Amino acid sequence: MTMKKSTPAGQSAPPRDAYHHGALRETLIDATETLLAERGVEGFSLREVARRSGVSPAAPAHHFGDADGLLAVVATQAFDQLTKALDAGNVRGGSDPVARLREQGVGYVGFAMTHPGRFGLMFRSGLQKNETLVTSADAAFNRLECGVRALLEISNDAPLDPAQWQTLLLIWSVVHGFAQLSLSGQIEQVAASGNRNDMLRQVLAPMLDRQLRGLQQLGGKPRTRIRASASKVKSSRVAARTR
Amino acid sequence: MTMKKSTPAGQSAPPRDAYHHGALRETLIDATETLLAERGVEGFSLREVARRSGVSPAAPAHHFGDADGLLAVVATQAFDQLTKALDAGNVRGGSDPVARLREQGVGYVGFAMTHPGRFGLMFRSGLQKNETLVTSADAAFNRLECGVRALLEISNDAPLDPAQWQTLLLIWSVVHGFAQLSLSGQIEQVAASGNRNDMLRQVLAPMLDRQLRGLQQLGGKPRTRIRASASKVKSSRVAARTR
DNA sequence: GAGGCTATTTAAACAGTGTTTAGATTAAGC
DNA sequence: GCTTAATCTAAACACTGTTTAAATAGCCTC
Repeated sequence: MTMKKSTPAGQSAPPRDAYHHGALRETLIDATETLLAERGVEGFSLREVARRSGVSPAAPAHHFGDADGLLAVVATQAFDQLTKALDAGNVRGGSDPVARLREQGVGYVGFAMTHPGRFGLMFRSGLQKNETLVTSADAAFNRLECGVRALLEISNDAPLDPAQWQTLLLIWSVVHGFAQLSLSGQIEQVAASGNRNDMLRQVLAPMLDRQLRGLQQLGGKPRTRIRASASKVKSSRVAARTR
Repeated sequence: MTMKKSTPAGQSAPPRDAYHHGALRETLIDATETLLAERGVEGFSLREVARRSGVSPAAPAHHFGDADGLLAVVATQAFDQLTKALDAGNVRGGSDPVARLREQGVGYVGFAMTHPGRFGLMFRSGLQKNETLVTSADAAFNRLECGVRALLEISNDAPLDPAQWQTLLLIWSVVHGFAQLSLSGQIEQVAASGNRNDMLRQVLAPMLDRQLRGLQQLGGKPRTRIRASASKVKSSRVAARTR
């Protein structure tokens, strides 16, 4: 029996006859994602993932070294998926920069609500960060930055002054905080709703709209009424180790 | 030897001669808090807590039933401490409502940075919520609501219209998101700083100031330029099951 | 095709975890 | 002083992640 067992790699294929799996790496990743979806971050277990992949508990070690190694890879993919969600929101917004950024925000929170397990993993405190993960994370946040630049009419190569940087940080914090509060069940309206996307639009979208129009009104050009201490903020980048 | 063993209850007292501990409940809670401070949420272990309290692994079960039961109690206390931090910020802000709310925000994020383990526990996804925990959590968020009411000049008994409610939700999301992003190491400036409180003031405070003045300018009275869909939002309360 | 090499995977064991059970010990009530 | 209820221990169970040596399969060279 020397034929290469071409496992469909379709989520689960426990009845395996070949000694070598063939596509174990991808299978383990897929199993991890479904397990995260089913039980959340807390419910993850390396042994359960191995079990579902029809493989011994020690098998993942060879591909990922560690449980943390596997989770890091899954988190990296999750950041890439978040980036896609932000891009989709961006085109959904049409031509108005306010609508584009608003829909990016809806995309951000929508991703968190649709994939709570992945989202919880991405911002887990114990998450092991490596080069590729940081790169993927930066890519996602860069989308928000571009959205803010468009809103404030800042060219893509111009550095952000402190006030503009604060605006970016503010938007990011808002959507992230809203997502987190929704997920932890603090915002009753969102948590108790079965129809999440609609509810999300009714609650989050007007909030962002209101907010973004206000920011746009303030404008991108440095104003004089900013507190003096603001100018002391170093204009370093957001989580930008590699970029 | 029938004298009551008066354990100092000062954090750790492993060499215990009496069969009954006397104040095991409090000792376990204290041990949990120090363990959270040392190793974060992920590093918590019921057995380790029992070990540090000089007691068998099964002892906590009698007082808290469960590991989750113990964590729920600790989380409840943490919410009470957060409330204190918000109150302290409120008085620190002086007479200006903007400064008061800004300092509340600084207090919120400052609490998260000072006690990452507690904060991580409070908003953990797997956290078991009971009546008292929800009450304590509501109390904390109520402080923010009062701050926003003062800023928008809304009396304490008047219900919030959708736009005002959005403002409250926005503030809450901002400070919570900023805290979370800082803790997960996404905001380099804050993460890489040894002197957290100063850095916090340089980054967060101007951001909030700018933001809050803008909101204050928009005012609390319902404006006409709000999108029509906003009026469809039910004016239910924020995480207000009990209140 | 046969042999050797390397990449995978298993089996077994270890240390650690949370929880349950039966029993021992102490404190408190009458 | 005896009974009763509250605490706590000891031991066991079913898990978990990780490490070790060994076994298997695929591949490359001859």
